[in-house]
This record gives sequence, structure tokens and C-alpha cells, in this order.
Amino acid sequence: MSFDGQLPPKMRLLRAAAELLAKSAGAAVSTRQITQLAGVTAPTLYHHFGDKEGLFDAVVAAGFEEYVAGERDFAPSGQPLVDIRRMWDNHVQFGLKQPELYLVMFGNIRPESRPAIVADAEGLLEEMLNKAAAAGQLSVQPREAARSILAANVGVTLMLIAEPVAERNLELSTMTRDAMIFAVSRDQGPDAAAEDSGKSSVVVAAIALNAALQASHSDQLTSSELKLFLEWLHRISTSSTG
Amino acid sequence: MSFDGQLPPKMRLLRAAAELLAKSAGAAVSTRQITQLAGVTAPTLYHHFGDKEGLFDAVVAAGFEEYVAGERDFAPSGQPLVDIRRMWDNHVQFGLKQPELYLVMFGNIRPESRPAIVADAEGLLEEMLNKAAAAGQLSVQPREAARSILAANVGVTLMLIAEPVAERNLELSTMTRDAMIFAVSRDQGPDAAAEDSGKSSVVVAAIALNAALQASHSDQLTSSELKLFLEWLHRISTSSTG
DNA sequence: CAGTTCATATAGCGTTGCTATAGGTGCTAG
DNA sequence: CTAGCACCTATAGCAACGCTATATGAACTG
Repeated sequence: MSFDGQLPPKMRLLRAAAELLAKSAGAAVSTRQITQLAGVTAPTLYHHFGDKEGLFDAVVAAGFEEYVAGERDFAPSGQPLVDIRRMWDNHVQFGLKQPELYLVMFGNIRPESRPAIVADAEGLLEEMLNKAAAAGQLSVQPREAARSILAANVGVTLMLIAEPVAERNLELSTMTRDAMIFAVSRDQGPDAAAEDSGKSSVVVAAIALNAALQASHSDQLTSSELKLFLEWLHRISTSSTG
Repeated sequence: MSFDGQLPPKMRLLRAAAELLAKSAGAAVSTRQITQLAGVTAPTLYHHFGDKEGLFDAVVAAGFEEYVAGERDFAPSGQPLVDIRRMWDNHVQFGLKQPELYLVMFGNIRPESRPAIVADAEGLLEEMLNKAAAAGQLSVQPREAARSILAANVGVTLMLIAEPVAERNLELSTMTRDAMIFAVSRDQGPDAAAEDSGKSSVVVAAIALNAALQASHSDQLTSSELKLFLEWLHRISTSSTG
């Protein structure tokens, strides 16, 4: 049960911290617990890791390796947006599988100082979104898309972790995921045959707005503004996407 | 600077805790700091609030009153989806205005035990979404929609809080917001829009068009034209006057 | 005026993260 | 073989933490 054996103290500390972190149901993990399980004393911990946060960062780094490995294993499908979907699901699964570790990684929010791990995860997403953009499948900047998707992804995962296991409904994840990917993509989402509806959604919405505006005159725009607005609306409505 | 004067100790403790919480830049706030600022000793705190978390819960309850007040002030526009938009924006603004309090309210995630405040906020959203559903504007269950929107809303707010103030870009919020609202709302063709009141159809169609434009890049307008177009679209979408 | 209840203070417990200091270990140099 | 050195670990303890057993004062009640 303990790591007293063959490994060097640094490794023992890492494993003890990881184990205690994984088994503590949200409760705080003390340095004394860690050092006792590792079979070392306090100064050893501070010699190798500086402070408690340093040790946790090291644990997180190891956890992040696993996270990244999971993200990259799914990568080469050739369809970036499909890969984004898988990265989202892998993110959620990672969080539900190791909630304590996930909370240390993504839940440790403080004002004006975001965990470096967030930037890394954002980079992974952006990397994949760059491929989507190169394939002409993106309607917004890859960086903005990555930030938006990651924010929603973290929010959903945190919400799922906070719920009792019995009540966890992954539909929350799939629904939010598809909404975000759809919002970011030029095409109509994960399924094929999207060119047609992707175009028509804009056109239909523009036509609808045009009709609605004429049915009830809005006082939010001046008459000159409205004239130009309707002209643009018409231009959009009669566009043929190419 | 301190609350030594006329107020009863319970109030002094609440205000001291709120003040320290607001001014501590992410650092932990100790009971000794609070009791010293309030001009009382430790047992007084525990007599009135049980423990530290109890005191913080009381502070949060007061903060939640403010939050709810902000949410409800925007309520009676008559257009549920517009109200949802405003609830989202109010949520983000609340988080950015009082990040420490927000983190105590929404950032204190633990596995299998979510803050009661989340359920309350979810209830507020669901209440409004029920009206949207009654008006035939929803394509998913109000409860699922509320969960999904709130998860994304919290995720975005946490992400914005974690960023340096100078780098905070609210477009992350508006983009994610519109994506989520569009995802839960029913397709707004001319028929569905025409059945509603005139103002409603304008707003709904504008929201749909806005989301559709985000999702499907249109090259019919120049970037400067598009910028102004979206600005007007936004103005129409957020109109509340009847 | 005695009894009860509520509210606050004195003093201190056990635990926390962390460290000043010292001792042990394995290496290379002479 | 030993002297010196760098690395690693242990002993012991500090200041701060959340919290509480106990006691004292104040205010109301009979």
C-alpha cells in the first residue's frame, strides 16, 4: 500500500500524492499525509518540489501527459471537426475518470492567473482547428473558436463532476458539444450533406428577418440605417454560397 | 475602515467577510482576518454561522440576492430568448464585477456535491426557458437547455475571470452565448415567426440570423459592412421596448 | 431577586504548510 | 585511504490556520 520500496523518494512522493489526490473525495490532501504515505519527511518534499503546489504541478504534469496522449490518439481521422468532437469527449471522459486530478488542473481558477494547463489545452484545440480552417470548414478564427469551445467544454465537465454519479447525464455534454461545433463550423455540423442547409440557414434567417422587419417597423434603427440594413439583408438573402 | 460602530456583530462579520473576500486577490481569507476586521473574537463567528463555510454561505446568499435581482430586472421583455441572452450577459458581468464572490459561488466545485447556488441559477434559467417553450421557440426540453446554457455560461465566466483584465475579450462570451441559444431554439422559419407577435418575430429572426451568420461565413458583405450589419443586428436583437 | 437564555471573551487544542539546522551518503581528488 | 564536496534526508519547531471547551456578562422572565 505504501511506496517504501525500491523507488527514489521523488517518485514515491509523486505517486503518493497522485494516489491520495485520486482517493480523496474532494477533501484537502495534506503534505503530512503525502510524506507519510511516501515514507519520507517534510524537507524531502520541499527539497524536490519547492512547495506543495510544486508537487501538485508535477502530478498535474504527469496527468496532462495522459490527457494529451488521449487527445492525440484520436487525432488522425482526417476530418478535423470529427477530431474536435473526439477531443471534446476525451476531455469530458478524462474529467469524469479522474475528477480530483481534473479539478486540480482545470478547477483551480483564480482571478488574473489562469493555470498554464488551460493554455496548453487551448493550444491543442487550436492546432486541430487550424486544420479545419485550412480545409475551409471554419467560420471564425481558430483561436477564438478554441477559446470558446474549451470554455464550454470545461464548464460542462465541471458541471458533470459536481453532480452525483447517478444523475450524470452525458447528453448535457453531447448537446453542448454539437452546439459549439456547429457555431464554429461553416458546414452544418458533423453529418455530411451540409453544404445545402448551411447556406439555407443564413438565407432562411435573412428572409425571415426581412419579412418580420417589414411586418412590424422597428424603431431601433433610423430610416436611413434601416434602408441600408435591408439592402444588405437582400444581398445576403440572394447570395449563392460557393 | 472597520465595522466597530453601531451594527450588531453578526452584520459586522458579514460585511467584514464580504469586504475581505472582495479585496483578496484570490488569496485565502482567514477567520482571524475576518474577526479582527469585524472587531469580534472567534467564538462569535462560530456562534452565529457554525463554521467558516457557514459564514461564506451567508455572504454568498447576500450576493445571490444581488445576482437574482440583476437577472429579474431584465426579465419582463416578453421575449424569452431575448431575456435568456440578457441573463447570460448579466451572469458574466456579475462574475467579472465580483470575481472573488463569483468564485465562492460557482467556482467551488467538488465531486458529487454541487453548490446549491448552481441549482438556483439553473432554476432561474429554466423558468425563463419554460416561457420560451410555451411560445414554441424551443427545440429541446427547458431543463436540458438550462443545464447546457448554464454550464457554458459558467465555463465562459470562469475562463474570463482567469484571464488578465487587459486580455479579457467579451466576444468569447457573446459568441458562445449565441451558439448556445441558437442550439436550443427551434428553427425560426417565416411561418413560425409570423405566428408570434410582430416584435417577437423580428427579434427571433435577428437572433437566428446572427447565429447563422456566425456559423456560416458569408462573403456577400465586406468586413466593415458586416461589422456594422452585426451591430445593427445586435441592436435589433436586444430591443425590449414594445 | 433567582433562573434562564442569549451573546461574547479567554485561552488553547490539533493540524496545516513550511523551514533553520544538522547529519548521513556517495562521489572524486590527492 | 582519506579529505572535501555536493547531494539528499531527518530532527525539531515556528507561525498561522479552523475550531472549541469553558467562563463571563447582559437581558429578559418568573
